[in-house]
Amino acid sequence: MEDVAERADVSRALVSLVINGSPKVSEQKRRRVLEAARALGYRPNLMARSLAQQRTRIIGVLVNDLRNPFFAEVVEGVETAAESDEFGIVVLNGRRDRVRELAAVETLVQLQVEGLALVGTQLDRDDLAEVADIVPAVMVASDLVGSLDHPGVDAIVTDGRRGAELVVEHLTALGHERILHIDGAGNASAAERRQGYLRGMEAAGLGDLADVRTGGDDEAAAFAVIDEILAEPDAPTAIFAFNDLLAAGVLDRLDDAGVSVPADVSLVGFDNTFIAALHHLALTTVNQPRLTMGEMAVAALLERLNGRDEPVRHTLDPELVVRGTTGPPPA
Amino acid sequence: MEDVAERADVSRALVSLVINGSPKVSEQKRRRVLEAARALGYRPNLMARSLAQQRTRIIGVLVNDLRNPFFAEVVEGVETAAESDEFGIVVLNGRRDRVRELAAVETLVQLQVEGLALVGTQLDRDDLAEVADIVPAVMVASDLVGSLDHPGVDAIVTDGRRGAELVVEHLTALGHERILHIDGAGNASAAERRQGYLRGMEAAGLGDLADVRTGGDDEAAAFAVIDEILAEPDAPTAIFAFNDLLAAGVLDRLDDAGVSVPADVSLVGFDNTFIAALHHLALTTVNQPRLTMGEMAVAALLERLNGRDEPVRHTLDPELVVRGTTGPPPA
DNA sequence: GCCCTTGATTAGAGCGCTTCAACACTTTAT
DNA sequence: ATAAAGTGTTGAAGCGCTCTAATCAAGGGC
Repeated sequence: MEDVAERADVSRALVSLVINGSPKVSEQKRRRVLEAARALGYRPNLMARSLAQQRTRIIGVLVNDLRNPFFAEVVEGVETAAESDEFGIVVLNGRRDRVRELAAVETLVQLQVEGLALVGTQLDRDDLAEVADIVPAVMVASDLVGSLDHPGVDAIVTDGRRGAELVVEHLTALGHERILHIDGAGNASAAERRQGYLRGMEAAGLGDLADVRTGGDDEAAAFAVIDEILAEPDAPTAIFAFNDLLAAGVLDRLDDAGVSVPADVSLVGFDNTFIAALHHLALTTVNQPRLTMGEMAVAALLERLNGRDEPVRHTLDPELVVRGTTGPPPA
Repeated sequence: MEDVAERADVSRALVSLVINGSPKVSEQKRRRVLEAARALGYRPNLMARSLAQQRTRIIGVLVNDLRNPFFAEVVEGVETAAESDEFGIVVLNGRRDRVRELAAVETLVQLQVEGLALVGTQLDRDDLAEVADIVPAVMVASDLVGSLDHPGVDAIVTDGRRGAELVVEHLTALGHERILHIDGAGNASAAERRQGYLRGMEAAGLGDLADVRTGGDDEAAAFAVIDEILAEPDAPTAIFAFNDLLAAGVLDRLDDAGVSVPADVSLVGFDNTFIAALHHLALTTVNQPRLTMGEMAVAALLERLNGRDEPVRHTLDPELVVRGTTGPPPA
């Protein structure tokens, strides 16, 4: 910057003004400065700028698992919104490891991000308590485990309970009774969907047929469970998997076992990722408005930055998407 | 930091030493400082630290498209390697937009990243020329368009030409002759695979049957092309799609049209994403060692940081993965 | 011709940290 | 006892930038 100033024969301060597009610079000097900057290949140092400005205009995004297209799309929503508000984003990947998530949050805070978007993370109230006093945080697509709100944490979620109920309603309407749920194990959204499932079964008068198995949030998690189920008597006529990825694993395994879907057993996922939409899977699933969620997250953060200090919680409506993996139970 | 120093009754400098784990601090003071830091909830400011240290220990990662699981996995490789070398990473998403990519590179440079991993980007030599003088860069899974090496840019690629040849060899061995290629349009790897395809066709003596159509790198890109093809006489008996995502789109569209795979037409993808592995698709494809590629990218950057200054180009071997979408042509 | 305003420019302090050189204080060798 | 060498600690400069307050130049109003 010094060099640019010298070459343009102005002060360092003026260079700063030009770079930041201040209106109170004469056209002549502006030109001179820009010229010099180009000639020298000058690039402002974002770190220095942030230090001096005491703000970074960066939103930190922590994602539970980048491999899951669902999260990737939420991130795109965040990105789009951030971009249009002149914020940058920094994405960190928790890779489904809570410890890594914790470390990532710490990194982001130290990076002085101005807001924290936690996408599908498994962090709980205590993990965030300290952090939320420093920087506004919003949880997206997963809620605070333990669910006692922290006043500094907003949430943008799709109603997983309702989503699960929709699934059960759909299946019972088709005539299913032995509906089994393979849950998301430790995943942050698992509990909610599990509850919705149980409530749905109760509501349908199938409370005593409710059966929840521990699954996970990727394809591999399905294998053991399916093997187990198939070895049992009274196999379910419908399976509601925690998410699309898990459902894809279920489908694979059922396929291996020669069980046909939906003729022998119906299958439902959750998230409505593009995978579910592939015709060869044609997975019945529950849609979450991913992009909107990401955008709302940014909106919530910006509101915080503009002074709001009561927590906000937006619960979006899930939507059942019926495709080809559900049908009436076998006769 | 000032506060911590005061509370521990030491100088600011000593606090810095403790925070950075310097060995030349007495156990007593170290304890005092850590205690004070905890009590005050002190968090070092990474921006300030980087400014002072003149290094960030951050590797910038620019991804062509986070939605493509292939890239997401490469990023995980980068992440893993960076982590074990005590580097942080910052991920930016180009969303298949070259202009956005350009802007992202600029942001990363200004962020003072110590290395640049460009995953599947479409940037060309000129885009990088200036940047590569400032910070070491490595292209992963895509090569410099225009291909004149820049001395500051390394590359970690899978041999797309060879991969495409493998595909053609596989198909011709099955008896196919009218093999059509739907390419990746503007995607950085498109040209290479196209060449491989053409060369493969030549080698098989099918040069005059070679037929390349413009596609893209996601499912949607397939629709128009497939409709077009199906409307023509002499439909191909095999289709080689630019990547798995595109292949998935092809599969969908063929399905819509009642064309069965592989009975009527064989289909091959590229990348071996988890999507290809789903039994219901069982897509024959070409594997690229994603994680390894990511790790090698970091290794290359670190070598640069340790003084290497000749460019390096690692070309990994592709591997044909035969699954269920390829078979002999219809009689 | 003097004072005020307005607009353009700049000096300099400060952002939160690291690090070097200097400084005390011990310890060991002489 | 004294010099030399080592330990631990600190003051202060500096990283690259921003931004406030001060300065300067040029009109305008009287």
